[in-house]
Amino acid sequence: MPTFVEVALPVPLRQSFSYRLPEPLADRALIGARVKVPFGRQQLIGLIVALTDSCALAETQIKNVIELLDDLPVLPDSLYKLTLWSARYYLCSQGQMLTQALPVALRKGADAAPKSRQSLTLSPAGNEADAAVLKRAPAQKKLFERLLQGPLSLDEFSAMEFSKAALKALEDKGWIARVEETIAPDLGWRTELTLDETPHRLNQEQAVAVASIGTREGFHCTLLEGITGSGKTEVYLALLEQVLKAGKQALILVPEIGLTPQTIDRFRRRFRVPLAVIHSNLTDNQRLDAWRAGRSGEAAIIIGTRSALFTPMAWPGIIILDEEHDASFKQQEGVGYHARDLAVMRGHLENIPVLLGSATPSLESLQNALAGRYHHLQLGERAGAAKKVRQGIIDIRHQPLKAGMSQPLLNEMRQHLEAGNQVLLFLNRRGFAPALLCHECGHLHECDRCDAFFTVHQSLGEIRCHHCGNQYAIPRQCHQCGSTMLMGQGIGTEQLEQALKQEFPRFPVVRIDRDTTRLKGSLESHLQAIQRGDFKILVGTQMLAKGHHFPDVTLVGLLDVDGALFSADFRAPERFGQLYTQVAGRAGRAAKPGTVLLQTHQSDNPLLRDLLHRGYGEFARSQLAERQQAALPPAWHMVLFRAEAHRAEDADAFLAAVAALLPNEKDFEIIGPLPAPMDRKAGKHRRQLIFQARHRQGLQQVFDTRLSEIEALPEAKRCRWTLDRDPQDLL
DNA sequence: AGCACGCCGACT
DNA sequence: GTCGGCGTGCTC
Repeated sequence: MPTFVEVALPVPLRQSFSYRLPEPLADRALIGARVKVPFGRQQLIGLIVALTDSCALAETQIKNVIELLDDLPVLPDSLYKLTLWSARYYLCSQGQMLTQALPVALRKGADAAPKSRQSLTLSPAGNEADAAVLKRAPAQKKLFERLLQGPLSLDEFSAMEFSKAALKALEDKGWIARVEETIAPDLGWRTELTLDETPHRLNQEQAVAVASIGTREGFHCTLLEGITGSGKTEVYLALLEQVLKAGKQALILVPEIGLTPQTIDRFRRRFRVPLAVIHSNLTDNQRLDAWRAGRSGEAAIIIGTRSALFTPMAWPGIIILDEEHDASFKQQEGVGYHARDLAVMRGHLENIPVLLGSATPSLESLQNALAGRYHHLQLGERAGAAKKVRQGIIDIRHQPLKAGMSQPLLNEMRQHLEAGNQVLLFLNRRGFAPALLCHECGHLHECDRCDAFFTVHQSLGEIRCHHCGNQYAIPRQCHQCGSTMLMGQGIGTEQLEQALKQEFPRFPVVRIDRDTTRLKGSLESHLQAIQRGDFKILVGTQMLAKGHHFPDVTLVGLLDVDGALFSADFRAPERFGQLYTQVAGRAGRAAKPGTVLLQTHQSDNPLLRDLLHRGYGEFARSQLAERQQAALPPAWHMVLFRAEAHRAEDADAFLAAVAALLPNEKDFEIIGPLPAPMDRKAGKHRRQLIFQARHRQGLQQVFDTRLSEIEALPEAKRCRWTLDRDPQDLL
């Protein structure tokens, strides 16, 4: 019988902790069960990861397990394995990954078992009791007589008019027994599937897609590349039908802003099955209910954002990730896991198909598809009557600008507004890695040692190359034409809003960004006001690009294309391509034809030409080739170290010590330590170090052996540091 | 990550 | 004289 357990705890320490098992718990303990243990001066809930009968630690150092919370593992084997794998991959502690995978209520110690119901029955004594005794107590008599007919659930008890006092009186007499019964999940959908609407007829391409995914057993991953309006959702629905008919569950992951009532309705309208929706406004208990519904098999469809990935399924059937390129699938705080990558791993472990869908696939998925690791399906036909948009580039070199807007753009806006339509203006808020650009000639200042753009550090008065660390004072004149009109900082949404109000006093302006939508529900009310036509000019950031339909918008203007496209962040062009494609799909979706205008200093830049003339697909493929050439992800594999300290030297010293521990030969590359693009935040200095490897295996091996040495570095104590594998943002 | 201990500035 | 700021160190 085991006497010790190894426990993974929700702390950022990459190790497990040993505890002694008190005698009565020894035969009940098992791997994957939760335990409550003393930890320092607090009590924590962790997961048993091993059972042992010896322990290397001294007797006095080991504490006892306080409580065993489960008699069965909380996670199915596949998810347990997934968290093990991810902890290793994302270089975090197993405890952190495990707790990441559990709903908050379970982390706090709630019961994982299916919901149970308490019922009241008559005790043996109650059965033999004589009701006549109660003739002067009508309330007790009424309850007693009801119980003679059989058990009464507590819900029914409160719903019907029984008296609580009477219940207490009967319990005091010892006539009543309370029984706990687990509510058997209703699995009716597994045997009898009803469709609530007739499926749409699939076109040729859709039918091919459904057939090729649906007929294959076991794990395989498919990238479904389908332009806006090509009917990806119809493919999802047709696949769901097959999966549900086979009595299996589906997990659908959508981006944060994608989980709208309309999306959910789409699934609800088609199938009359229980649906578990996991969104950010749920309480801890509602999340737990959804989790249980998945685990018991009661929920046929589970739909949610990033964290829903960890919802267990009793009969896993398929995982679908919509808008797979969306950045919200990557967790930014704490353990930076990527739900897309973990979804593929989960599919592998559960031996079920995974489907990644997007109009603008990430380069990661595209690479996997082109390399044959994923199946690659394309939907090209535009369903319905959506018209092609008119695209235009406005060259703003030398042009006078009003809050970033050129005269040609203002003229075009006026036309659309006078015609009674709405105008949408996009501004990129990735403000803090601005390139140095000449307004006169459009020259972009590039590092003389690398291919990368300089990043302007206004606060330091410097330009820096984030590839090699090369730095200069911010030049006063353009290196190409000598002009002094150098631009380093974009304009803000507020400034733009003010200028628009002056320029178009008759047309109400609304601004949609982080600041104006911070309040809960304010985004929705703004969007409704836009739909009603209360506003004619819409100013916004990325938020406006996704998922919302504005049938009266006929002109979309992108003001700061250069800032979006030419940034030190290597993903900037990819993101811009995705944003642009989405925006172009936004303009004139209804009967009205749409126009998209781009303002740029780089009107003949090949990237831009590629995107506009050949579309995202070709653009993405040439981007991928460039990443390969430049040895950047997804061709190479990247880990980002971030360190912050009061004194910049402390952060630099740590990163330098890390760099000294890492290999720097042919298949590896170290960049840094460098100041982070937002180099000072809250008085702390932030530094970063990038480590890259040609092979994923090689990178993993380095960390398997070196991570403990890195943690033990004396310099590590002098700063706060974190690790980000496959970083999305180098900022 | 918490949580406590510990040593320096503006308050009753 | 203290209350409290957060730097540092530890957690089986």
